[in-house]
Amino acid sequence: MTRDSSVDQLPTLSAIPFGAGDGLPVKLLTARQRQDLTAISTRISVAARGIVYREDAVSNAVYICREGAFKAFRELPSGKRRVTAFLYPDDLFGLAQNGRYVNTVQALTRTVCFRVPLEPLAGLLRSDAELGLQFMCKIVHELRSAQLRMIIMGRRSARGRIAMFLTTLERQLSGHAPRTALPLPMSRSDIAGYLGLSLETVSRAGKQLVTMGLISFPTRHSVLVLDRTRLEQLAKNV
Amino acid sequence: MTRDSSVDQLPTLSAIPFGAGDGLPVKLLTARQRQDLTAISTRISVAARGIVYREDAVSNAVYICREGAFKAFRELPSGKRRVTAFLYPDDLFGLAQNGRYVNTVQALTRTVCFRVPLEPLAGLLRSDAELGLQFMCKIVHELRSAQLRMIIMGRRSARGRIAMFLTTLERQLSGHAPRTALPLPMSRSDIAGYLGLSLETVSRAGKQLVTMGLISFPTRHSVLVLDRTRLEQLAKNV
DNA sequence: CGTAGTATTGAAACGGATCAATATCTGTGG
DNA sequence: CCACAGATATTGATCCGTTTCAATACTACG
Repeated sequence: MTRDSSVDQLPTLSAIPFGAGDGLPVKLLTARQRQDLTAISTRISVAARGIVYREDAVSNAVYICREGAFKAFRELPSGKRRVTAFLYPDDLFGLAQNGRYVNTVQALTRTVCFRVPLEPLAGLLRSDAELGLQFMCKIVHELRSAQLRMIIMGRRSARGRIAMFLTTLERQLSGHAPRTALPLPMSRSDIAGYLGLSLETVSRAGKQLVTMGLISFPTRHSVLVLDRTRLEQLAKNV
Repeated sequence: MTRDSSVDQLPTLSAIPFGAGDGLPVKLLTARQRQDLTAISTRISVAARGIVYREDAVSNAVYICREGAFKAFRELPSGKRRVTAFLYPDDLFGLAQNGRYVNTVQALTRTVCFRVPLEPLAGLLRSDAELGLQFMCKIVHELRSAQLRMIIMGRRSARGRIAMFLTTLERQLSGHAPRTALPLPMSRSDIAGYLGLSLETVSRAGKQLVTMGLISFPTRHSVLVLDRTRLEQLAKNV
């Protein structure tokens, strides 16, 4: 993990529909707010498999993903790993509980993120209520993702869970070209941990979707959606 | 659902460890803030089974639970109901997406809650950044609950899920006397919807815990924890 | 006191977990 | 650029627990 001294890139917390229509009428980040955020943050590059922070470590900062993808996971007493979230550009992570991080965050690819120390952030949020609303909307967004996850994990069939996972993924990677393969930076094992399935079941269910002609795996780390209609039908059919 | 004109009770958003140690150093609500909140909110009484708002309805306000318990649920295409959350005093609910509520909230008992209209709330949050931080911490708290839920639902065994549900419940009802029965205002079916199990499995797993001597059901709507140690052991053993 | 919703109990079958063996990929160094 | 080693993924067979369908018991409310 290396810290770039050149803070040439501004956080783009606003790229996602940030507060747009969540009830509270909030606008996007202003140039001034981005500048303020930048002033207190550090740009960090992380190599693939690099750890950003570990579970239970004392929390000093929150992070905003800029490039690449991360996974957030928790180690369970049984030794199993439950993947809490996959993090993509513009995602906020590192919200702590009782001053400590609740999960470990690891880079899946070469990544870039912004590190925003808590002390100055709190000051900034206190002086700029509008920015506070922005953050709040972002966190509400996180909350939505978590609730969607619960719906996914409540499903019986592995096929259905994978279908939901893929459609969700497609929506999250808003910047990808249509009819091209989606990057799948995580391992099958990570997907299993995310969906609450065993690795073998993920593999089998994936193959089923391929056999059904809904998707294909150009490589193990990319998916191509062949029949979006039927895939979404399968996903919605909870 | 009736609106009381007498606004004699103040919202106690702060009763829960609100912002205490979440990294950002935030204090409890001041008298002034509670007063401001009260000024814009309405106290509402809801009879058991009364609906506070429905899924997809246009959102005008957020709510703070004061007395009693609610369930929040979503109707799935298959007709099944997934229970998103059980809401207890001091819980915040009604956060919308794209200006509409994402689930239906129904009272499980006779309840009292505060209705906080969005427009004035946004104004208040804009003028009082500190209050904004309070809300933010509250929402982060919600996020934690959602993440715990995901852990619960990831478990294989029904017994384990029920054990976690009960221990969580006990923690949420911070005001209950020890060694007394916990109120269980929701139906077995609601619990099933919450845990992603079938109603029958909830019933069977409950009976197993009774047979094991960990709990007992004085009535169908209350639980008594007999062996907290073993119950928590079962709960933690993920 | 009856009735409708709610809960329990039983029997059978489906689906995913697990254990185990093999195949494929990835990245490293020659 | 290729070969090799370790990690990752696929595939197969069996087991176990939950779901489902079905029948009965309970309880709360009018």
